[in-house]
Amino acid sequence: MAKILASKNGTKKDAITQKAAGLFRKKGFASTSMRELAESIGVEASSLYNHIGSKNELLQTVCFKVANDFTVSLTEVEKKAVSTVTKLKEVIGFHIEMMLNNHDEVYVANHEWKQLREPFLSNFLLQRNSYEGRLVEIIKTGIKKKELKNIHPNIAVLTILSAVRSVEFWQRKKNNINSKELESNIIDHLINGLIK
Amino acid sequence: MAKILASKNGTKKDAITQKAAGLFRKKGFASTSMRELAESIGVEASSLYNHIGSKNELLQTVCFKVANDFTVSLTEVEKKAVSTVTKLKEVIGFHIEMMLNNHDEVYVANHEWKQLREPFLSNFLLQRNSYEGRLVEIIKTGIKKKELKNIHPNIAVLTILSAVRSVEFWQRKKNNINSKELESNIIDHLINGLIK
DNA sequence: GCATTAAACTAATAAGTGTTAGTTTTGCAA
DNA sequence: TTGCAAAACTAACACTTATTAGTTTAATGC
Repeated sequence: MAKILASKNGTKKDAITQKAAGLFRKKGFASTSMRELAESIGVEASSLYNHIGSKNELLQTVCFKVANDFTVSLTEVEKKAVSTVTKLKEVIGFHIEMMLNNHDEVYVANHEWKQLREPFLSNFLLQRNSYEGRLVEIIKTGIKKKELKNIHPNIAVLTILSAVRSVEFWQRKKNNINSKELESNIIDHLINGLIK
Repeated sequence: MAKILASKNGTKKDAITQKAAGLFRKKGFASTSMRELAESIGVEASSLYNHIGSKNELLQTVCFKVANDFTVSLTEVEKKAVSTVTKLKEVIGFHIEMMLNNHDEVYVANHEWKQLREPFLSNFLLQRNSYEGRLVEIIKTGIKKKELKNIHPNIAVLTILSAVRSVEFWQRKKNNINSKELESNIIDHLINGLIK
């Protein structure tokens, strides 16, 4: 009869969601059972339902929290009066730091969104398409301003968004590598491939 | 009582494996049931077991086929008497073409390997670590020969291996984009970020 | 036509799934 | 100390899971 201890400054629901994100990342959403999740907390499976609505709701919470964080950050960057290159650097930097600081959640949003149910699935994809579209616009502006080479903007965006996921692998290797070094290497690699 | 039609130049097991790869990609390994797989073929689930050993064996077949293809290709590239840059371009090109021509299989190997059971899981990771290590060596050579900037080789390798996965997204968008254009854009982006 | 074999079928098993109902315990406020 | 609500518990439901056993059908070689 252990109690679910609420994480600092968070509800018990938050504590469950956090544990769930960890398990979903390690084992995958479908391969994680509510009994496993409950056990990792030290409670019976049915007790979880005093705090959450359903297993799928946990996934929704994780995915949309992440999606929202990225959207908000991008909006901030768009507002700034800086060069395209600076904007891109900030976006890439934010992705890398999100993956370093919210590893489980970002990983789950990246890998398990397929398991979302409608209408959440469509909603999630819509939000991501919008995000990508706004990045494409930034790059188009950069080309127009001759800051960037005349590359295909859509390809560049997807290349960048894929490349930043390399941080996932560094987590896997329990890297003792310096975070800042990691970040600056990736940014340089991706930006130097774009600028004139 | 429909029969499993063997795909051209392949056994019935191959036909099942191919269908399985498609479903595993679309829905994930754990979320795909043998009944679904059977139905997609037009047969009862138990009938599959006349041809295959287990559900997990299907995943093993897919993952190790892909891993082997990459290993063989890399060995070929290593043998060639060409510059580091050319070698890297060929490796990147091979990744992109594999994803275009064997979309389901490569996707499954990239996303569902976690569901492999021991000892296959360890084996798979070993093979991938070895692959990454050999790419690191190529880059180290390129730095020594002053073909490449003095970047961190491990970071560069993971950035490249992540970036090539952007091809996944193009499949998702049923792109009408030219394959060659896609390939050359990605190669340029990644290589230009590395060379002096 | 007959024997053999490949490969389908039906039926069942044992385990695991998310989730609900109903009950008991716990901790706090009055 | 009592009353109440939060949150734990046990037990069960209704399915679904991969897989096996045993049987029947279809195709092949002689």
